Amino acid sequence: MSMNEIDGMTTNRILLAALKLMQDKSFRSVTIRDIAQAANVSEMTVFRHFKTKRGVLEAAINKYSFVPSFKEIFEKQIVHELENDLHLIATTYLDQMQRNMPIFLIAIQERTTMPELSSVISNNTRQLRELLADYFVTMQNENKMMKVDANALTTTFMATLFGYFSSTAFWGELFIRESREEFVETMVATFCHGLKKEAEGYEQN
Amino acid sequence: MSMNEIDGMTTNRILLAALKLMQDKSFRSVTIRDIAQAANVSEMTVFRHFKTKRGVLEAAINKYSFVPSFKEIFEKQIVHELENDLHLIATTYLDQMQRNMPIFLIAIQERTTMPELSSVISNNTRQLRELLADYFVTMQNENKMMKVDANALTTTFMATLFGYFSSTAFWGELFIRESREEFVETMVATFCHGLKKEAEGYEQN
DNA sequence: GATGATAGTTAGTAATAACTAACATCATGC
DNA sequence: GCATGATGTTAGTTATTACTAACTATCATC
Repeated sequence: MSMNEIDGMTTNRILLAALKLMQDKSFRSVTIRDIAQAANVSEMTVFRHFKTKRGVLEAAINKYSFVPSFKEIFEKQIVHELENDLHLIATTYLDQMQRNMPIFLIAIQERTTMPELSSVISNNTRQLRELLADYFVTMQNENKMMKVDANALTTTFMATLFGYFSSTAFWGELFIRESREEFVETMVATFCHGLKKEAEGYEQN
Repeated sequence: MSMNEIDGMTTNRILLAALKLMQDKSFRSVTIRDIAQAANVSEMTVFRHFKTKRGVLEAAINKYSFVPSFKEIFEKQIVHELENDLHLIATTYLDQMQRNMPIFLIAIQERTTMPELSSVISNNTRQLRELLADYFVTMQNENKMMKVDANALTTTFMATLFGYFSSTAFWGELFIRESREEFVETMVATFCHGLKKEAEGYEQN
């Protein structure tokens, strides 16, 4: 049993350094030298651990990508009250994407050279998409929301979340200054109540 | 007056080839050889026209980026009817981004190495943002929509548009299959009318 | 048919970067 | 104290690629 490399500490430093560098520059632009310096090891150590540069990325993806089961998360917490539920769904999705942010950014940059990488995002998104569409249908059947095309609506809702996430992932607060909580609050309110003053609508605030 | 290189045809083929290649791979990964082959000229021709690889990109950005005046476009067409106007605004924004799509994709990939590139997107977005916020305030004053925080609302609206655009720019129809027209239709309807069945709401469709 | 502008060809330079090999160091546990 | 395993160091190989230089070929215009 080796006392060196306890818990793969070195391995881990390398992977984290690689992720951090590759989310900003492209895979191609990040050199082993960069990674080694950032992880405070020698280049040889990187090669010894991962054989190739590509191997570093693959190991990092495997270790640091998360595809949770939205189903399980929601099953217990959905209360069939529109605002409550949408708030939960939005927050959970953004949480999830935040955790996968490095992989997301790399996947975008390498989307033509390593299309497999998109599968993490793809799986998360598709999973939530289906759940959300089902949820809307259920709510419509329970007569708790308007009967509009559930699929189209799901797309709009997801697009809004994706827009917020990706804008902040790319540019921080350059375009969107609202915090995640503020944003979710506003978007859920908007989706639920709409903007138009109908014949005799109620007034918010 | 030379009859060769009429209208900068060669120059143009090179620029278009460069844009096309660089939206998929990173600036770093695209070689002059790639560009020359794609443009069907020799490498030397590329260097003669643009001196450096970076020069190619800069020329391409200058020639193929558009920052229109949303103000002018809207001044004539806004009719102060919520659904109509939002439809126009959404369509115009998506149009604009579509025209700038190559620059958008490159700007994202090079956002840390050439942050200036983001200014095209930045200018377009900021411009529309302000206009939209003003528009909401006006509509609220005219009592034609609910009195919610105009800025927060603007963020949500822009996020939705940005989400649709970027998802399709990155992955085509992988996540969003709806056409631009279908999407705008749904999102405007959602924003205007909301989803919840209020005490005695009306029914859509 | 000479001129000048544009493009192609070929050869070369210099820098970068992935990856290999061989040897040195150093701490841990026995 | 010695074996072991992880890491560092140094030197080198090979491929790629931006960019230069010098020469050639083509072709429209005069």
